[in-house]
Amino acid sequence: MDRDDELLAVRVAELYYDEDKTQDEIGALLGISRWKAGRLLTQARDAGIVRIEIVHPRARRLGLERRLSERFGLADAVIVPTPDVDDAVSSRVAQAAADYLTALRPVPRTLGVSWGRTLDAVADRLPVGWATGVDVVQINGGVSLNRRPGTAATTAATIAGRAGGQVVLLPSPAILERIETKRAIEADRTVADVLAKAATASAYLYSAGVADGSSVLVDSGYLTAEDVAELVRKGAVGDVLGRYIDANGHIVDPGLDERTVGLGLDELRSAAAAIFVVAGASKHDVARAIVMSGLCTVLVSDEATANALLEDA
Amino acid sequence: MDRDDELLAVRVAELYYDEDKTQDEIGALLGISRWKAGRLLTQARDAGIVRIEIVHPRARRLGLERRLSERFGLADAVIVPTPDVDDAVSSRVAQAAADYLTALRPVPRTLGVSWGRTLDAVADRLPVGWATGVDVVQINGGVSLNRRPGTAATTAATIAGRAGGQVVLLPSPAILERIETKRAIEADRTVADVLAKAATASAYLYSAGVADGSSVLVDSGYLTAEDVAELVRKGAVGDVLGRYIDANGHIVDPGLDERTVGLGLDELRSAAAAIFVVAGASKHDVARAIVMSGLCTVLVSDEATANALLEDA
DNA sequence: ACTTGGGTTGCGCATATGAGCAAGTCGACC
DNA sequence: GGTCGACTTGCTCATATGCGCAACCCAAGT
Repeated sequence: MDRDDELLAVRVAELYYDEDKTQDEIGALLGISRWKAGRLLTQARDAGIVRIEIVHPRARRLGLERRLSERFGLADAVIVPTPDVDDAVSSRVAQAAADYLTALRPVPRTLGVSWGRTLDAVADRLPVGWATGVDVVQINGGVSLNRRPGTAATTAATIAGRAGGQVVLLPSPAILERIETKRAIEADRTVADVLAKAATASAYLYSAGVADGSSVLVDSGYLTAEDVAELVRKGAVGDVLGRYIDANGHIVDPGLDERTVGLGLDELRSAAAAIFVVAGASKHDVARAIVMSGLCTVLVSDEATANALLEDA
Repeated sequence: MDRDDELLAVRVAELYYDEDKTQDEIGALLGISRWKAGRLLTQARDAGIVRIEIVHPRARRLGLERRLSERFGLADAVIVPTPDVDDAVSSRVAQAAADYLTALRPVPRTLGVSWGRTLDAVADRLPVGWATGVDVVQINGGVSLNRRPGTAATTAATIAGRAGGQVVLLPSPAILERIETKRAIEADRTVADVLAKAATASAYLYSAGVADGSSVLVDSGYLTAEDVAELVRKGAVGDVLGRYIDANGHIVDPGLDERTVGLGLDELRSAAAAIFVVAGASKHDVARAIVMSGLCTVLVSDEATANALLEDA
């Protein structure tokens, strides 16, 4: 498009979008044919002179979603635009996850959930009656030692409660110190039953943690900052259901993993529906590991994360 | 529009504008009728969920232009959006003025121009051959005492030169100390001829100054800062062709005005085409005085100025 | 001068869209 | 329970728009 046409395209765009003229009228007004007006309009859009933006807290980025789904073979992706105010990202992503769950068909019979700040936010945004008769089962341990005890339980209970379903909690620490203790607790009926139910859930909903000192697993005393530093040295980028993975999605420390209670990563990987919710720049690395290694079938995240995922060849 | 419809409207807008689906397809996709999709789209636009913006240095605000024309009975108005980077305003307005001049029909036989930074910028942006055979005549004095002598002359010469026309300069100070001197110089053939030609110009192009110490008239030594302060005390908001006016567009100091060489305000007011170019917040007051008192038939300015003009009832 | 070929222009035609209307829905009030 | 009225819905029909094609323009090469 040469300079004259560009200017003309601007005029056409103004008349069309700001003044609601028809292309016919514009043609008459600018002394060009109706078809030329139409063509200039297309050029204006293509050249980015006309910028159309959807401004809404629940807006999504369907283009990114499609590219992510294709690239990583996801069943679905939900990407929300990163808002101007930085701290609104996680709340928007949580809202999107809640919306996604609500619209999820078929409605899961049993939903397996993890816990954490992200999941909390999602639970909080689920409307009462978001579904009917969905049972919720925790898929990883950590109830008791959690800093605000009961939060993990509340998350699961809220999700179940608002869908009028039962909640099944996993009464176990996230990580045990000795492998024998872990085997013992897994063998206990109250735990074994929950794990069995978790394994048969029709869908999973979980988030992930970053591998650094600020991890909730450190906070809760399951690991020391030193432990995490060591894991990072071995390549850990973050944890999924308490299990630390490297950039390829592999378990970093099999010994540690053996002492972690809850659904295994292989079970997650073979699930029909695993909804992974993640927000924020700090989690880009874990997110990449999870998405690339097929740990989820559905990704719910923000635009910046999506772009980060798509950037690597 | 209730909450559900709003969300739906967002989805429709995304599919329509981001994904280029037809309303038919969207209806099928979202399980609503094609008409509902169309209606939601209209609602989304009305509610401001869809924001359409024309991003271009030469973009204009036709809505504002129309309102200004109506409100102040202008023959024309050209308003450019205020860009993000603050210092680009004057350059955009100057560009718009140049564009306007270029497109002006009928092409003026003779164009009367003032001088100053704004006019300079306009002249600079006129393309070579912007018109053919347009003579340019200066309509107010001030050539000699100007700080960069010759700038005023250059402005006029550039405008004429690029249109392949003659330039006629006004060889006189802007303001004289004694009324007798002013009468004498006006009587001089070289000046009288120019003033006569100025009075018969088919169009005028001018800007305005702010009434404060930074005025170019102070800079050039025609007035002292003290003089201007006194004028402000009497109600002056700025100057047009070196003549200070108050908020109503009336001459503030008739004695001073008598000593000012150039086209009179009444002549300007009765002109068929008086194009007033003004940019920046500092000039809102003068701009208001000029536009409201009918000193111009065409206004070329920025969005912020336009809004300031329209704000007062 | 003639040809060739890329790019532009105007147009016919199928499709997409918006306005206006009649029928249907639902809640409020009698 | 019945009736009214505001609001929504699906529709018809006129209009606006985009696609593909043929004619055309013009510049570069033969």
